[in-house]
Amino acid sequence: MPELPEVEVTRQSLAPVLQGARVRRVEMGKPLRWPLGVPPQSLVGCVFGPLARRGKYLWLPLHPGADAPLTAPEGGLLVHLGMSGSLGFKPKGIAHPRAGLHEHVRIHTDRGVLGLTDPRRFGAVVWSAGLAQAPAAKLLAGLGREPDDPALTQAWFHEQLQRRRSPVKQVLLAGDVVVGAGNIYACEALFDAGIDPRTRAHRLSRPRTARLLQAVRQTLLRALALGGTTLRDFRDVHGMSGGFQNQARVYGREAQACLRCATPIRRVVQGQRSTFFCPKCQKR
DNA sequence: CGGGACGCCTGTGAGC
DNA sequence: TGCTCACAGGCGTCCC
Repeated sequence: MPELPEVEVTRQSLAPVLQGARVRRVEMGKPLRWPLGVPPQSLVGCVFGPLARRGKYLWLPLHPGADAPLTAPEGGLLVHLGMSGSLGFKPKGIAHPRAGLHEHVRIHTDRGVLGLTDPRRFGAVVWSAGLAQAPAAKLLAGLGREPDDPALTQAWFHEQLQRRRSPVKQVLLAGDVVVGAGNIYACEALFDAGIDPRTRAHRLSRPRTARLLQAVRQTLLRALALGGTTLRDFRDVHGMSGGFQNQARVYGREAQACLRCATPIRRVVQGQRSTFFCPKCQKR
């Protein structure tokens, strides 16, 4: 599921209810990708600060509350939703007697319960003393620029693509040039830009890389405005589905007619991931 | 260093 | 109905 728009939808829907909430109890279910890194109960008494996002990672800062013990840590939780994760928040007063199936982290606060549901358990919740400290720093180290980073210029983007011999789709997916586009949005952006996903990145002309950058930004923004994509699992923290899945023009549409030229959409495999594209509208 | 394959897990849908 | 198989939104790690 979660590509950048879904993570940002999660951040935006969670921030108003979580910021200022004080941790009362932490329940851990089955192990996720990595261990939390601190004893869960050591977070009790901490208060959530302003939520941030970097790429597809969420950052939930925690600071010791006014009456917290001297041992209370300063830092936060780095959260990744993996392939199938989503965060939910049940406000105080609503019945929440037991964890749902696949709800592997529950953080009880004075305002309600934050839960991470993740059937495949590729996701993670990791304690870190800060974004610039281990282990967060290491996990974020290789990330590319944010789509809205002013430093992500057409010139810089083109220069980065010039250094890559891989198919452009895989460069987008790798996330070390620009973060945020996963399999769905990479396919959609390449369709919008009229670029064959198999094209080697370094062969793209300057105007075409400019078009691609524009398409990546516009695709991610549009998805965010629609509340993300819900193929199966994804919900915002209040349980609302996204709407972008109805807007996909190539993703998941193998053999169906291209909405622009009616040519059947093709599916190929690149780096063990499905790629969908229109063989007529998208050129090498 | 770039590039590619693997594996982590569970659920679902198609085909037999 | 029940089984097996392919496939699924991500990404760190290991190998060349």
